[in-house]
Amino acid sequence: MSGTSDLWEPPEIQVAVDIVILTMRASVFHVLLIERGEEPQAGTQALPGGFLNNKWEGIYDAALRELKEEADLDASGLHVEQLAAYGEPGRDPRGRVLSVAYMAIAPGLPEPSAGTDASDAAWVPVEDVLSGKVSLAFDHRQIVRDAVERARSKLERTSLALAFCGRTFTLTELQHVYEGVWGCSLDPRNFYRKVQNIPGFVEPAGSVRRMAAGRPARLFRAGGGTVLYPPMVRPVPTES
Amino acid sequence: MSGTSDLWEPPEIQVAVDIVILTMRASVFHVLLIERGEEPQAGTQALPGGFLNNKWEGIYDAALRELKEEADLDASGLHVEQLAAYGEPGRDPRGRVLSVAYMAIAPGLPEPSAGTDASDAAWVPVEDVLSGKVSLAFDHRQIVRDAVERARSKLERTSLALAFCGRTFTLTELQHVYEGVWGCSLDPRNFYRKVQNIPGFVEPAGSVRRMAAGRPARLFRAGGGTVLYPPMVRPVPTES
DNA sequence: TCAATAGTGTCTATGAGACAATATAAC
DNA sequence: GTTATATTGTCTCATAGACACTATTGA
Repeated sequence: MSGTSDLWEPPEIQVAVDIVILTMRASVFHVLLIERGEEPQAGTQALPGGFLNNKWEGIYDAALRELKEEADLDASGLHVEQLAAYGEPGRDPRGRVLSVAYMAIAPGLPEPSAGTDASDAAWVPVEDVLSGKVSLAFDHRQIVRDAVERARSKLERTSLALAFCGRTFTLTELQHVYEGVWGCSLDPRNFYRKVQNIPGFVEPAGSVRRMAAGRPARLFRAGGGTVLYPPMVRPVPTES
Repeated sequence: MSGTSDLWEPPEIQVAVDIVILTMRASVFHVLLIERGEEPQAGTQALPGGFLNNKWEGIYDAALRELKEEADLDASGLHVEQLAAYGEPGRDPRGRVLSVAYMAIAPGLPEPSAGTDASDAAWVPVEDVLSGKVSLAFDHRQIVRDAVERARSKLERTSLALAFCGRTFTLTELQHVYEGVWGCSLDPRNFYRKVQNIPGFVEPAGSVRRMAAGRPARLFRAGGGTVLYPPMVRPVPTES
């Protein structure tokens, strides 16, 4: 900081949060998008998010607030972690905005947010966003890409996949999480063996779940561990 | 954003960057720290960094500028990637400051920054920071922890380890990178085989490097690939 | 019965980890 | 020669991946 005057004051910048909410619906990997009601880019799809309410609101708190306001989701029971900051000048036409992106994982099937405050929210297949079939406002597509890559990576070494499931789940359900996020298909029988060989990952919950057809599936619950060893390895290297 | 007045303006916040510069010196994993010359916390060690110069400076650009100003390192040839944003209120006694942290990997042995602008910079063993033997200003210890965990993780599936090496390197040198970052020891003979079995990771550079004693080591260069498959797996699960 | 899904067992190729043995330098 | 480091080879065990087979439900 040499050469700066004693009177120099650091510049101040508007700070926002954006949230990538991921879930599994009918075995398909989805992200929650909002139709923007205001300019700029009114009418296009965007991630839920917004500016800090006031100068002293915590960024994590702001993320939880937006989660509630825009997606009608309660933070408890959701996995929420920070992704990165997106703050290059020019990313927002309104001016200099630095946005801190969060990734949230929602279990089960939170219905597409009924007639609530978040009625213009919709679950969109992640694939449609990555492929460009659905276009997003600002740099939100890149943010989704980063979130998906983060999720793909964490599925290997952490029990993050369980955040996509309810308190109890079947191994087939868990398999669909891995398949949906990784974008590949796995052998159910090998998956079975592999998952149960990782200490602390899942443990039997004692009961079963009846499906429309076929043998009922045993229910499992989280085994308490967060680090998977040995790790689950993706069969095909996914490009970053 | 319902219920907000049309006149409402988003709050503005001071934005800074902090850089975790990692390197390998004499087979020991080091981080670059600066002795703070100004209040608050003058005299304690801290990560190089500082506020944006002006409202329109890019955060990545600011990180590169601080890299040059405070550590006298040139960005070219350095691996620089963003880590995360640290912006909870209360983390900086000066007021509300949001800091975007970057991780930089430096190869070889950039001397501890001679009599330059960055004369109060010093390489400190990462272990001393993690263990608390050296205490850091603000939440910088947490930032270093996060950077180390990021590096440990990326060593598994990407060729990031090569960023710690020069243009050519021996496999023993590469092994020391893995050992230093992961904090474990590896069998040289198995490491040899494993590294060379990963397509696109390393390739022979044709020449050798003579050591003080023993058989000269073959030199290698980067193989061009960035994703490692099969991945290098850590022998012991390191807690986050 | 059949259709459908859950779960077990088995085989084989590959990689991990341990470690003996050899190669090539300085002295 | 000795010492030190690099590199190759070998052995054994565990895991991945392929896939036949059995189990348990609803219709």
